[in-house]
Amino acid sequence: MSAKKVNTPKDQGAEAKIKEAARTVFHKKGFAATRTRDIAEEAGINLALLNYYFRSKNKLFEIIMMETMMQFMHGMVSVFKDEETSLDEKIELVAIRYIDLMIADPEIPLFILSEIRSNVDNFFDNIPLAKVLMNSVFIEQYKTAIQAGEVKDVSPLHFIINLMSLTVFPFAASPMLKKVGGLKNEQFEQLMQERKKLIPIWIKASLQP
Amino acid sequence: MSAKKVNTPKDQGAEAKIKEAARTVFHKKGFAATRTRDIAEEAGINLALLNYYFRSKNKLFEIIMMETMMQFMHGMVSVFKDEETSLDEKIELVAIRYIDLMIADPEIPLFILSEIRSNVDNFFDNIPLAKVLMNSVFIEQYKTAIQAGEVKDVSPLHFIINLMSLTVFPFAASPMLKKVGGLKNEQFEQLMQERKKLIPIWIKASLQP
DNA sequence: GTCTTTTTTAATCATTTGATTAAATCATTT
DNA sequence: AAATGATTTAATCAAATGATTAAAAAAGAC
Repeated sequence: MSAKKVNTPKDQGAEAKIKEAARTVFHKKGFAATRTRDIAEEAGINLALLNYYFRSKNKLFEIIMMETMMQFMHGMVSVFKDEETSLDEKIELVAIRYIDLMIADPEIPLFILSEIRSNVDNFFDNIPLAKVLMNSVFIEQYKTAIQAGEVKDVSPLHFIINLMSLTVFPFAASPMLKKVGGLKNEQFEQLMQERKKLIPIWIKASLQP
Repeated sequence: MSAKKVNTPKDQGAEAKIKEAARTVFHKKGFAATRTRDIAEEAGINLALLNYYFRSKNKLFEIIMMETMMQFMHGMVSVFKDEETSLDEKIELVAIRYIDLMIADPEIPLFILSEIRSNVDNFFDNIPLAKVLMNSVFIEQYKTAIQAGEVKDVSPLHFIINLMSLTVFPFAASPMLKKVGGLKNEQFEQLMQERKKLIPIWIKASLQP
C-alpha cells in the first residue's frame, strides 16, 4: 500500500463534490424523487463514480440523512443542556439559532420531516433522544419555574412543541406562505428575521400565569 | 349509447375503491415513492384497471391532490370569510376545526407540505388565495383590533403564521414528536385535544398590547 | 336466450433507474 | 520514464415501473 489518502485527483475532491451534490438534490427532492443520475449531473461527474465512492444510493442517502440530522439536532441539544443560561435566554437562543440555520439552509425542515415519515425507527431507536431532551436542564428549569409559580402549569411537551412550531413551521410551509402571502424571498427572510425577536416575546407571553 | 352510469359492476365501486386506495397510499408515501402497483394492491384490483379508469398515475394524483387541498382549505376559508363571528371566535374555530380534521386524517399536513414543494405553481397560480385570505373578514377584524389598540401591532402575516404553526406543525412533526416525547398514539391525540383549548389562549396572550 | 356494451384480467412493452464491469486515464513513487 | 495504484469513463445489465393490448368475463338491453 502507498497512497491511502492521496487527496483529490482531478480538479479537487470528486468524493466531496458528490456528497455536496447529493445533499443539495436529496434536500430539495427527497429520497424517492431523486435519481442517482441527478446527483451525478449536479456534481458534474460520471454516474459510476457515485457507486464507486458510496456503494449505493441508499448508503449515500444514509450519510446525508445522518449529517443533516446531526446538524439540526446539535443546535438544539447544546442549548438544552447548557447549565449557564437561564430559561429566558434559552428560549431566545433556540429561536435565533434555528432561524439562522434555516435561513442558511431552508430545505432542511421539510427534508427531515418528510424523510422521517418513512424512516422513524432507523434514526431514533438507537438514540435516547426522549431522555436527553425531556430530562435536560431546559426542561428542569421550566418545571422549576412552574413550581415557583412564575409560569403557567402547562406540560413541558406543549412548551417544546410551541417553541419548535413557531420557529420551524414557517420554513416547512414557506412555498405555501410565499404564495398565500404573496411574498418575495427577500420579504420572507425579513419576516423570519423579525421572528427571532418576536417568538421569545410570544412564548413568554403565553407562559404568564 | 345506453348505460352511461350503470353503477358499479363487481362488488361495489371499483373506481371508488381505486380512488380511496390512491388517497391512502399517496398520503402515506407521497407521489414519488408510491408505485401504481401499491395502489392496485391496496384497492384489491388489477393494475390495468387503474389506467383504464384514471388514464395515468399523474392524472390520479392530480385528482387526489386537488381534493385534499380543497378539503384542507375549505375549513380555513369558510371561517376566514364568516361575517357573523368575532375575531376571538374565529381563532377558536380555526384551532378546533383543524385539529379535528387532522386527528381524523393525520397524514394530510405532511402530504400537502411535501408535495407542494415540487409543485407550487400548479395549485396556486390559478387561485387568488393571497387576496382571498389577506383581504378576508378575519384579517380586517384583526387590523381593526390593532387600530382600536386592543391588540399589539404585529403584521397579520405573523398572526396567521402563528395560528397555523401552533395548529398544524405538531401533526407534521408527529413521527418525531412521538419518538422524542416517548408518546403512544393515545397520548399524542390527548395532547392535541388539549391544544384545541390552549392554542386560542396562547394566541390571545401573544396579542395583549 | 342472444347480442351489445361495459368491466376485468393476464400478458407484454418500453422506459427508467440503480448498479456493475472492463478498460482507459491520471497521479505518485522509485 | 516505467511501474504501480488510484480515479474516471463509456458501455451495459437486470430489475422495477408506468402503461398498453387483446381477449375473457360480467352486466344490461332487447
